[in-house]
Order: sequence, then C-alpha cells, then structure tokens
Amino acid sequence: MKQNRSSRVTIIEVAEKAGVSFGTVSRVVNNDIHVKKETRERVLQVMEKLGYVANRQARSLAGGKSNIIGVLVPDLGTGYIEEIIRGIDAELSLSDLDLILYTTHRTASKETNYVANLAKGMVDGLLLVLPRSPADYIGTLTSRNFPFVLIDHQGTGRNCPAVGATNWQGAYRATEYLIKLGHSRIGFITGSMDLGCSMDRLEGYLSALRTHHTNDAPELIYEGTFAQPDGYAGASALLDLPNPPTAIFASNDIMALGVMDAVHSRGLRIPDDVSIVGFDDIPQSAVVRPALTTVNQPLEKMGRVATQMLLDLLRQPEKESGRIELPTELVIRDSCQNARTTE
Amino acid sequence: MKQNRSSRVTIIEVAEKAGVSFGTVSRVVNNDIHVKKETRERVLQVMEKLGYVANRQARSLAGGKSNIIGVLVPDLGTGYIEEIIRGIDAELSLSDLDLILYTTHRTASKETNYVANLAKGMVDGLLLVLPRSPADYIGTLTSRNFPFVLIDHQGTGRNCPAVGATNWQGAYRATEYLIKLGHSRIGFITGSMDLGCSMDRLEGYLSALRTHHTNDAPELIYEGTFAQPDGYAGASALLDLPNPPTAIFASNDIMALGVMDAVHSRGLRIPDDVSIVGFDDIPQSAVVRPALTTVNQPLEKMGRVATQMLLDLLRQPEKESGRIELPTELVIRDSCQNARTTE
DNA sequence: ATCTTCGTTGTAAACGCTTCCAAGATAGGC
DNA sequence: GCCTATCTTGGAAGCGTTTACAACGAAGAT
Repeated sequence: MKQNRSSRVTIIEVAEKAGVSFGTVSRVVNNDIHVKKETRERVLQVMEKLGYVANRQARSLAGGKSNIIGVLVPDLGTGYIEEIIRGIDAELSLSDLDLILYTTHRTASKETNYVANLAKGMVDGLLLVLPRSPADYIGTLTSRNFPFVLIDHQGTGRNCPAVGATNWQGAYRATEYLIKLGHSRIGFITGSMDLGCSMDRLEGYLSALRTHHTNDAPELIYEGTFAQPDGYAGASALLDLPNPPTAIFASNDIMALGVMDAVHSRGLRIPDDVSIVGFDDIPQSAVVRPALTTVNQPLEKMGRVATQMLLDLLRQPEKESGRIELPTELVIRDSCQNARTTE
Repeated sequence: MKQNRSSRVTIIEVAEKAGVSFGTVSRVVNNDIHVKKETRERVLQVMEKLGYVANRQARSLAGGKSNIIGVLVPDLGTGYIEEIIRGIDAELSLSDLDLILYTTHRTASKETNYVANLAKGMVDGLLLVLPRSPADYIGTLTSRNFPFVLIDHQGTGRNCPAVGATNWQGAYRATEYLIKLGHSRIGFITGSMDLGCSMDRLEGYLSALRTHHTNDAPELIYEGTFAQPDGYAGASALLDLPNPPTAIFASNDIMALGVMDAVHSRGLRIPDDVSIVGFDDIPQSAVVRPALTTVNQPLEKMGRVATQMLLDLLRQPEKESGRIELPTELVIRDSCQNARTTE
C-alpha cells in the first residue's frame, strides 16, 4: 500500500464543503481582508474539520516565494557553529519561516555552488555562517537584490549586511589583561589566516603589545588553523623557544584546549607556570580544569541578530543595512596568574 | 529594483535554445534513458551555458515528492543533538536530499503538530530525534505508510523503524565497573523518566547491583531530568545521606558535570573521595579535569544509521525495518578510583 | 514492398495554489 | 426608486515541472 497522494485535502475540497469558491478559501488562508467575517469562520471550521494543510510547494510555485531561509555553514561539530544555529533557530521559530541547513564541509567551491543555486529561488533568503569565499558571490547576490546576511565574517570592502563580533577589541583586552598580570612574553596562536576574524584578533594582540611597550617578537606568533592539534603544536613550539613565553593566547578555545594538553604533558602547571587565554567561550571552556579564561563571543546572539536583519531585509528589500558588531567580553576564570617575578 | 522573477531560466527556455521540446529537457534532467546521446549532450551544454537550475517547488508539485527530509529535534545546545545531526548531515550530503530542521523546544504538542503537517507532503521522510510523544502519531504515520525513523527512543511496543543505543548494557557495564572497584554504595541520578532510555539506564544499574549482590537502597536513586542542575542537586542530596555513596553514576554527562561541581564545592576530591561516571561521552567529558569516565554513546553514528534506514525506506517503502541498537562502550578515564578500604 | 517494433521526441494534462479581473450583492445618497 | 461606491465573491490564467500518451521515423522481419 503506497502512500496515497489523493488523500491530501486541497483547497478545492475545503471550498466545496464550505460552499464557497476556492478563491475565497485562498483568501482566508492568506488573511486577506476581503472576506466576510461569517464566511471566514465557516471556511476556518471546515479547514479544521478536514485537517487541511496548505501545500508548501504549490504556494511557493504560485506565489513566487518559498518561506524557507537557507543557512549555509562550513561544518558541524565544533560547538561554535551550533551556538549560532541555535540563535537562528530561536529567532526563526518566532516567524513562519523554515530553516534548511546546508553544510559545505569547508569546501569553497561547494559554497559558491550552493549559494548560486539556492539564490535561484529555492529559498527566500540566505544566512551565511563563516563564509570562506564570499567575494565569489556577494556581487551577484547584491546586484540581484537577493536578501542575505553574513555571519562572523569581516566585510569584503563592500558595505553588505553582516554581523560579527569585536574581535580586535576582544584580543586587545585579553592581551592587555595578560600584560597587566606582569607577562612580558606572550605567545600567540593565530586562527586560519584566510578568515578576517583571525586577522583582527592578531591585530588586537599586536596593538595591545605595542600600546604597552611590550615585546612583540615574531617568534612568539604561531600560525594555526583553529583546530585543536594546532594548539598543541603551537604551544610545544613556543615552549621550546630559548626564552619561552609565560603566557599563551590562543585564537580560539579549541586551540586553547590543545595548549593546555601540551602544557600538561610537559609537566608544567596552569596557571602557575603558564597562563592561558582562549577566545569564543564555548561550553567546554567553563568545565575544563583549570577553567579557561577566554574572550566571550556572543554566538547565539549573533545568530539572532543576523536573523532579525534578514527578516527585515525580506520585508523591505530596499533598505540598506550594513555591518553590525556585537561586543566581545573578557571572561576571567582560572587559567591565568601573575607572571612569576623570578623571571 | 526588486528581484526579477522572470530572470530565472526555465526548462522551456533551455528547450528553445537547444531546439528540442521541454519534455526532452525534462528527460535529460531526470536522467531518463529515452534520449539520444547527442541530444542529451546538446541540452546539457545549453543548460550549462544558461545556468539552468531546476525549480524545486515545481518539481515537487508535479512529481509528488519534495526531495527534502525533515529532522525534528527537541532542542539545540546540549552538544548531544548536534552530534546526531552531524551524522545525519554527513549521510545526507551523499544523497541529493536536503535537510530541513525543526525544533520543538521540548513541547510535545508542537511535536505532534509538526509531524502531522510535515507528513502531509512537505517532506519525503522524517527523522525524529528523541521524540517525546511518538505514541501520538506513530500510528498515523505507519498506516499512511509515511517513511520515518525514530532516533534514540525505545520502541512503543510497535515494531517501528528506530535506532538507539544499548542503554541497558552501558549502564550495567558502568555499574559493574564501579562495583569491581570496590564500591558498595553507588548513587544513581536518573534522566527524564518519561524517556525510555532513562528507564533502560536505571534498569541496567539495578541489574548490575543485583547480579553482584550489592545494596540497591532506594535512597541512593535521585530522579533528575538530564539537566546540569539536577546533577548538582542530586549529588548534594546523595552526599547528605547519613551513609553517603562513594561513587555516583549520572545518567548523562551534563549531569555528571553538575555532580563534579557539587563534589568540588564541598571540598571533596574526585576520584579520591567520590568516583563519578557519566553517560554519553560528549566532547566536554574528555576535557574536564579529572577527565570523566563515561559510557560512550555513538551519537554521530546513530544519526548516520538512521539516515541510511530512512533512505532505504524511501527507496522501498514496503520493506519492513525494525529497531537497530548500536553498542555503547565504557570509556575509562580519570574520575573513578578504588573505594577506600577504610570505609 | 509492407508490417512491426523499437528508439526517440512532442504534447497535453495535471500538481495545488496565488493573483488579477470582473461580476454580483449590498448599502448609501439623491 | 435609481444610480454609484463599496464589499464580497467567483473564475481564469498562470507558476515550472512531471508523466502518461501519442506520434514519428528508421530499421528489421516477413
């Protein structure tokens, strides 16, 4: 017994049972004002009784919009993206839009491809999380006036809708904190340098060092890619230096976890021997021991705000909307300590 | 300038440019055999040149299927659901199906509602993660022959497609492990008792105690709901007992984290004073200090397997498929120790 | 040379809805 | 009581596909 397509209740069936034309039913469904109150009630009742559910595909086809918004993410499983999605979902569940999720698995070509296809009518708007190659399609999207919002990506020069966090400030504050604790050799592990936020964090670190006249020796900077092993490798390299740093600032928490592992495995103590700061404030950072001092990035909120922007854009496509930056905040926990004066 | 609907390339346009009828183009798109090789190539070229993308809505409407599968989850943000989604996504990205995500925010009525509507044509199949009230709709779904798979839920008596984990065995093994370490008073914190898996874990715990002739006093069992505060409260209550347990087994890792907090805040040491075991093996459990001994549940794999089952069901709806249980495994880390003989 | 039989292609009729236009009904103004 | 303005409703024309069916030509069989 195959699923019976004809079992579905259509607008026509409702119309017949209610003694009106299907046009009227459509008006009821769409909350059109031009329906007499009693008629509306009657139709509503029949709909209820028959268990009518509008066919999405048909509505989309006829109406020219899908009521779906596409969310494009690079990957799942870091805890980072998930927080953003949570915000998106929370905001979206307040509207009647659905969320369709695409994972590019960090492939730039896939990303461009998806965007191109999705923008051709599958979805009404696009939320691009941590985009790799926005330059490839932002132009097209903009000129076609297709609604989209970039999440956690530095603008590409153009003034396009985007929400990010104050990466520079966060890194500056964290570095300054370490300096004020008396650290003068502070190691830094970067993120993927093709991402704007990585650059910003590095700049923030460097600015803080310079402002406070602290050593910014290039050997203290290790280039990572945001993955845990980079933290381990970076910390190992830094601690092998003839004059090793007394504090390490990792560009994200995942790498900071790697740093902790490396430090532990050399028999050094945190924060006694090495102070550590991360970035992001993912759930793990609160539960590791010692709890990780880190820069909080309001990921869930970024998701929410971006979604709100997109909804605005959907309502009034003409409206210009630029970049929004949400504040980061230093969360002080237990992974840092005054630099030992014996040094 | 509003987005121009007519800018979209349709099958008809392709047909004209290629000098064939639109029917032929449709055949090419659908890989129908009845097209001469040269014709196909020509059409393909034109499609490429024009940047043709099939309109999903129209295909769905005409073809009677959406090529979308719905994933219904109770919530986001625990790290638990996300792992499952990751598995689903991984498997789905191998097919040409898209994933549309629904969050019920733990509301049973919303769940029933979503399922009812989705099954009426919006999606081709449903993946139900940790369903609250499957009894409400499984009957309908089954009789309508609508493809779906339950993830992480104990069958409701019926033999319906589901994938879960061996909760009973996992809890049994963990409890046995504690007993063999010499613990004779083992506290247990349950999950939400309306979920089958919670029951199974409790049963596993009890069975192990009985098998090894160990005390299963009811005061050692604290009823939780899988949330971190329950772990804290549960541990506090258990440790306040006149004869407190020397080990605590929490029904999930999140609660185990709460237990750790409670133990720490009383100035007790883990594992010296209290041994702790969790369940799930979420990423956090590997990074807390001491690292948490826990029962690994193959969440990502459960997502994959469920997706495969659903795809099978989509291909051959007649096929009967029952429940699959994936093995859990005890992961021994640093949160347990021999019971002190001084007790 | 005629009849089949493929292999290939064109065409019409859905699919369930939105939207626009026109027509019927109703009420107000003179 | 008649005409116009307003409210309400019906119906037709798509939206871009799929799919069943018909049609056509060419090749093989008789």
